[in-house]
Amino acid sequence: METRLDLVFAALSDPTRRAILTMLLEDDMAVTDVAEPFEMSLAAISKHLTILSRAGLIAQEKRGRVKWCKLDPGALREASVWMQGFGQFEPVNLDAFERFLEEELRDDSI
Amino acid sequence: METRLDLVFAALSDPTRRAILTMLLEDDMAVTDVAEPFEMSLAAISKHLTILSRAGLIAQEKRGRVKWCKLDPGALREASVWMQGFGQFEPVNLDAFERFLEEELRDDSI
DNA sequence: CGTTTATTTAACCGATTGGTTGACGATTGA
DNA sequence: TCAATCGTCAACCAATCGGTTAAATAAACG
Repeated sequence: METRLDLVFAALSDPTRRAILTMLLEDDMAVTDVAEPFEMSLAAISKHLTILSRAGLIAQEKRGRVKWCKLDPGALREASVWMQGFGQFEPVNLDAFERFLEEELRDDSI
Repeated sequence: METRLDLVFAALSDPTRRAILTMLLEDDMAVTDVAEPFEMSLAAISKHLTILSRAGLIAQEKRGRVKWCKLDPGALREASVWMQGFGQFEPVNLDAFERFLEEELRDDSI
């Protein structure tokens, strides 16, 4: 049986999908706009979005012919709680988060 | 380029590996003892441990013919920080963590 | 209406994953 | 010394993954 946690961590293990989540932090986006910065086909991005959606990390809503993608951090909380158990981590450190985002965006060359 | 974050999330996406980490929360263990509760070969567990090790989630030290595995939550912190950015999560909630562990151990039928 | 735009689906590909078995090297202890 | 134990390695397998291209569906536009 594939648990929610399996799906969430598997979804997060791909840098393209993490970059997509980071983009969606800024704003909701249509599929085509999500795909624009990446050097891969729209079909590939569509698959990534399906994976993020099944993991519960994003929600997709179709309005007209456009499908809007929005972040849905609920599933992340589960995974976060799981991880928190493994160390006495400092309270949320947003500065460190910003540094990671910058690094990710640089590395992924998007 | 495969980043640390890729490796950590990929490592966490497998329920067997998460169960191993949970076991190592209790105590350091030899490879054979890690393998004992699982219905799979020692070689398979050895592979899982290699994956956890490469991700930086555990450290392995060989003493004599016994290889000891211990939790190394450093890499988890990185991933945790990354995730924390996506929601205003409550501060560390260890009760919730305990519930997750129970559920995981039940579901994985180890 | 016909065309363009938005997105998914299907078929395919090579690489990776998670497991197996069997052989192997290294260490231990009688 | 010799057998047992600890753990990895190599070869193999089916299933999944991340990507492609081409066709299909659906909505909007002129």
